[in-house]
Amino acid sequence: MRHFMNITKALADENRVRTLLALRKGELCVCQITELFGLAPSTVSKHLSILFQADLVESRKDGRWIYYKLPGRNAPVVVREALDWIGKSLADNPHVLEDNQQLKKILKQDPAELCKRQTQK
Amino acid sequence: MRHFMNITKALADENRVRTLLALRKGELCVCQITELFGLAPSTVSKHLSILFQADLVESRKDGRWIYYKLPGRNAPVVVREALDWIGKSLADNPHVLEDNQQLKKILKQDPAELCKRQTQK
DNA sequence: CTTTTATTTCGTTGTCTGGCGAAATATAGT
DNA sequence: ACTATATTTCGCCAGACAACGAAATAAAAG
Repeated sequence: MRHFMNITKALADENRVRTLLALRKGELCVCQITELFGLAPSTVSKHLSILFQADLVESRKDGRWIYYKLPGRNAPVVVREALDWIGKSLADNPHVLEDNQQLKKILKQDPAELCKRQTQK
Repeated sequence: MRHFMNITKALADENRVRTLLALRKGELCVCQITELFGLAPSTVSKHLSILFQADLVESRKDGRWIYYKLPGRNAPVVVREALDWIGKSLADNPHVLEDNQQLKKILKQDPAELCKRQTQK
């Protein structure tokens, strides 16, 4: 029950749901998600930690960068079904399609420059 | 997106999730749910209105009583999948089984007496 | 028509949560 | 070692939310 409620609480924020949908396109580092939403890096980091504690994302460290991605086959059934539900319900949502477009542009840029610009703000 | 977030926010409270699981056993009036959780009637009413606005429950008026139940075949896919997800994930959860036991006892009692006792508190 | 009663609405209170910026942490580059 | 930088942690604030009791609403019973 605890785990289930961690999941539902994690899904009760629009930015976190959008994050999960963005991750369907592949793993992303914090600064890329930060760029996508226009939030402060610390805010995005908090969101990701909430998703992580609910087992909705996995993370991988590569030097200074930390990449987040959707969990693989080893994920609990309850998590996979939640992600399927989100995907089926919102994959063709206008908001989400717009995020995907924006994400394409972000992926074309050098992550290092993205990050630098964000810390300068 | 709005509707989807209404659903996830509605599911982000344990009492509301327990309510949905209890309704799998059949329709219930407000005072029966109130008895099950030991909350104030006004609190339960608020929870039900949140579930209702997310299309997660339907209601039926019968005299002074208002019965709530899970939506039927006509419910949106996103709602049915949410309810399936909850059911599959928690149907055999100890907490939920305990609720079911308690619910059996409540259903044996006369609803009118339940309500009377609650307003006297 | 008055009373009773099942439910909802309203107003209040304490707690939780999302947002930010600043400071801390950790790693790469020089 | 020192600097630069990607991310996290911390402290704070404004808004959201769950809980209650009291008042309002609506329908049966007297």
